[in-house]
Amino acid sequence: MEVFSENNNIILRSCENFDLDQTFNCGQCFRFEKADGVYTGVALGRQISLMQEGDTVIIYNTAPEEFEAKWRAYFDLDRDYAAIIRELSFDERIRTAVQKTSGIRILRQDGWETLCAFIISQNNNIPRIKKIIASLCRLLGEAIGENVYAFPTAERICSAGEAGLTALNCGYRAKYLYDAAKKVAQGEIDLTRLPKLPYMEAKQELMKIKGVGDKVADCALLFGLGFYEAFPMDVWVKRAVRNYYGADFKPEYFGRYAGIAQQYLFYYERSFAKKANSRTANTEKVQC
DNA sequence: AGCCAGGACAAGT
DNA sequence: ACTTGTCATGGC
Repeated sequence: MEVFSENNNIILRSCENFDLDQTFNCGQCFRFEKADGVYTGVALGRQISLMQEGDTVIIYNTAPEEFEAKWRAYFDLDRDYAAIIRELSFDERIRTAVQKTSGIRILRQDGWETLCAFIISQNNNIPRIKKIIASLCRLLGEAIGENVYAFPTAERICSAGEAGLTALNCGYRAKYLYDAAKKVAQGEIDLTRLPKLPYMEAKQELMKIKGVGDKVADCALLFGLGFYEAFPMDVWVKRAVRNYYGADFKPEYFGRYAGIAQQYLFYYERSFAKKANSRTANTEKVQC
């Protein structure tokens, strides 16, 4: 990949394993939307727009200093995904999935935002998750532009109180969100310390929060805190690994990048293997 | 109209 | 240690 700066745009040429559609639509983030071929969203306290043509990606209105300070890490651009894919290609199943999903990059999102986003995500659907997060930002986030809001800090959500979150219509998740905000704002949990901990210890820390179980913790660890071995098991991934690898599957099968394998499987299951799966699921139900 | 959604939790075996 | 009902809301 080569990086250029031109008219205050960053231009990334010869990108490998970087596809904006796959990266933004694979279910890891909720604040980017595509319009006229351009993705726009808010991350790391900034609004950015970017588009892709072939293996060229343009990040608009971004100085080289900002690219280096934020977006190089955010888009995980220094990681060799081709090597990771080779390492993960243990079997025909994962190879088939990767054929369709090799453009995914695991975004290094803000840990606090990721934790909240996946607290909201539980037993919920993606369109509504996006709506709730958008209204949370509108309600409590700092205005960083015209009708553009940063993700609110833990302090802001904490001082809003659980009652202050009812406008979100996020149901029983409001008290979970508030508990997370309270524990982080009051320093009971220090998210900045978690990346230095072993995976299981970091996970236990997150699970002290009400409403944070195995899956939500793994999402925060994988998408926001840099733990690539975290393997979120939602209904799709559970079904996939059960069908592909059997009931005794363990994430350790995929090794240190299990989380990335999980994302390939998740996106493949949802986007490409849907019909085949619902057919199997139906016949299984009938037989049972 | 009714099932489902990137689950967690408590209560019951 | 496993299973089951419940939780609040709206997308499709």
